[in-house]
Amino acid sequence: MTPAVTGGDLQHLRRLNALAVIAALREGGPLPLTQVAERAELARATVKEVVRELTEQGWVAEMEPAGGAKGRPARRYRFRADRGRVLGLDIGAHKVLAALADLDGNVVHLAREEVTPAMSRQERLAAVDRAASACLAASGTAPEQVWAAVAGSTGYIDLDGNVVLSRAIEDWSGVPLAAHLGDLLPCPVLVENDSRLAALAECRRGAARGVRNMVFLHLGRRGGAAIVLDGVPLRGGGGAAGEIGVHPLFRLGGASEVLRSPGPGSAADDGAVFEAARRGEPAAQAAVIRYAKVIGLAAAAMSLTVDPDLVVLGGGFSRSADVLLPPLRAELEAMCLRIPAVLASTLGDECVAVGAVCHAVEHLNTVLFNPETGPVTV
Amino acid sequence: MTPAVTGGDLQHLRRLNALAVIAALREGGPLPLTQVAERAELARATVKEVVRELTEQGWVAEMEPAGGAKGRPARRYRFRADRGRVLGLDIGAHKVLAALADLDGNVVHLAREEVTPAMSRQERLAAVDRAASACLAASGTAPEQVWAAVAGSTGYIDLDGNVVLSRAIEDWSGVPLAAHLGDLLPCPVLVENDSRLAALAECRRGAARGVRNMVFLHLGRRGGAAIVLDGVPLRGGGGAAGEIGVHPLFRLGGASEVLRSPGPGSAADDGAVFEAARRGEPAAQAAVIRYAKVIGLAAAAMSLTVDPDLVVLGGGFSRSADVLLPPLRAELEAMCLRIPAVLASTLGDECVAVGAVCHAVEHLNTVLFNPETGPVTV
DNA sequence: CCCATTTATAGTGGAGCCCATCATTAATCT
DNA sequence: AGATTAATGATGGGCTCCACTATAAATGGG
Repeated sequence: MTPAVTGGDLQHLRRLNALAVIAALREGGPLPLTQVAERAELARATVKEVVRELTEQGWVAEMEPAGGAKGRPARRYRFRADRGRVLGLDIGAHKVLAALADLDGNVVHLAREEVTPAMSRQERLAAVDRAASACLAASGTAPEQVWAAVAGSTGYIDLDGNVVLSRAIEDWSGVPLAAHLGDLLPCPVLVENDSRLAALAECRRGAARGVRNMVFLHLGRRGGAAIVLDGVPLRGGGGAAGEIGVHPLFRLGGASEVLRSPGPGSAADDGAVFEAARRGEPAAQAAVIRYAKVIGLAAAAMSLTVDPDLVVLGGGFSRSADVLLPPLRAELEAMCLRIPAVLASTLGDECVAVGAVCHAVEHLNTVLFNPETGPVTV
Repeated sequence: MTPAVTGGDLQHLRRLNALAVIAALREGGPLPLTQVAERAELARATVKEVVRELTEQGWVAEMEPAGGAKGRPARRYRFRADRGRVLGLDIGAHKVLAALADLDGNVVHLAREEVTPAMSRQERLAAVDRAASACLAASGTAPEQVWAAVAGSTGYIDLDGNVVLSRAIEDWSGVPLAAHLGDLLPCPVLVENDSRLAALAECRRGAARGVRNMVFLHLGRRGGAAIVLDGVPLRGGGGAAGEIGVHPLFRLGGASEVLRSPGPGSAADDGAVFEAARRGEPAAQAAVIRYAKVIGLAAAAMSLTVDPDLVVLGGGFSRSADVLLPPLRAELEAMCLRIPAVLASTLGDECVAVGAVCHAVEHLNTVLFNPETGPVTV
């Protein structure tokens, strides 16, 4: 109703101010006391005391003073993002990727394991364990240092972190993924749909940086979609948001078939079709346009539903954005009321793992740096 | 990034506590001091002082003590929702409705004007002015007492409150509605799509009470849709969210045609078709099922996109929910991954006006009762 | 090499706010 | 009428933030 209201103590106020200082340091990088005070809208004396406490607690550290200024050199302070770690996992059909990052989401180590779609769930879970362990071991990180973990995987994943239904991976539906990872790591574990994490990554560090409302399309042999609204990935009431691919009129999953189905010049694999279209072969171009029409219908349905500012193309086919974007733009222009921009992903295949790291960091932000629940300034 | 962080003064803390007290009183109704303190999680002495100030400022008033208790009778305090007014407007094709309410959204007066779809924009705007004026006059309200106004109308309305495109009303596209109303009333004026306001009304006071994520379908001669996520109506980047009706595969607007098009037993008007289906006439039943299939495709597309907990049917056809709901439920069950509940609207044709009132109240809540911008406890 | 200038740091006193506690007041019930 | 119950009113103490002033540590020109 009214926005966030529970009465507060003086200690509560102090906590709020400590969080304001932390936020100022995280956003502004290393800062001298005076500038922290400006950013946090607090008096110097207050900030000084708060910084002293935060230094004691280990959240803030002093840096070497930067020379070159005029007057007395200012002490500079920084947020200690290295105090804890987060783990991001991408559990796919063909690979498992583990990314270890600091509290600001800077990746410090990556580990990769190859898998196959047909693997048993035990084998895949073992690969996950190997990737996670390797990531920790190689960077000399103890499991206790990991404060949050997020895993992304294909399919519909419920709010408790169980894979309800996965078409892309054979023996995967029904896996209690969060529970499995919870046994592996002594920290909160969240599981999310991989497209949603990829979308988040695009919003934070990719093509959609600074965009508040976007739709993400994962295009490849398998299709997927996700939505970000007001900068927050949309889960929906049960975690199934973005699963428009199962709609009988759209079937993102099977859409790529139109690329190779008919016509005399149909190629063996999809990349070749895009390549041929790029060279100007009419049959291939027609196939790409057919494909764009199919995808466009689904993209338009989602765009008309949530009215995004931007549609981002990810997945394997985004490498062929040069031939795919123009016809897709044309479709959206023909169908949308307010036409979103359309761009290709700028992140590589670490996209989902990076999104997982971002999600973990943001989850920690809401838990750790929260006046109610947070441990800051006990 | 980190949630809501700007450092605070002691006065800031006092403001926060004043807002906590107001929130406690608004949620809990008239309350004795002790209970206010409990709800606001503050000490009695603090609450006492805050209440004294708020009473001075006119936000809170003392009530007659309620007899019947055991010990010394407690003074009871209440939030003065009568201190200001909000105006909700429903500007439709066939009627204009004005609803005046207090700060808690309790409607104190309604005024109605009949209009026609073919009217010129000047005539319609004149009817709006008459309805608003009548509402104020009949309740003895000066325009300065109205603190916020929200108008709902059909079509795509941009973020500045201009009607960009309206199909249901002839001479309506391009009307700068917010600007017109801004001249009429000396307060903030917001304009929203009518389906969105109806959806909000259902969430607050109708079939979707307590539901966080829902999709609203306006079914009638014209179709419309809206989405509420986490209790907040979804606008999208440009205010066009929910306009799935213009998608070439769905065309909610023309969907009602399948009710009367073919078959020997097709009736003259839609209500008769539902009536006939209710009686068991096969042709009419077939027509209703055809209609449910058309609507179901659009509802499924939206549901798969945002994964709501509930789909609410509103609009004229919701009166025939008894025959329409079962086939629609069947469609959604066949297509959705996580199947939402489907219910009919429980609000009458004041739905949009009530939604407008709700929206105005909630807008005021974020402006007035806001530690940053609010005038409370200067 | 010294001194003015610039900029940041340290310390003090004041004011505002919240809270715990205790004595007091005003009803009902026996 | 007295016991019981429950809310009120007032006092003093402890935190927290802030404005202000004096001090410290660099740079750069004469």
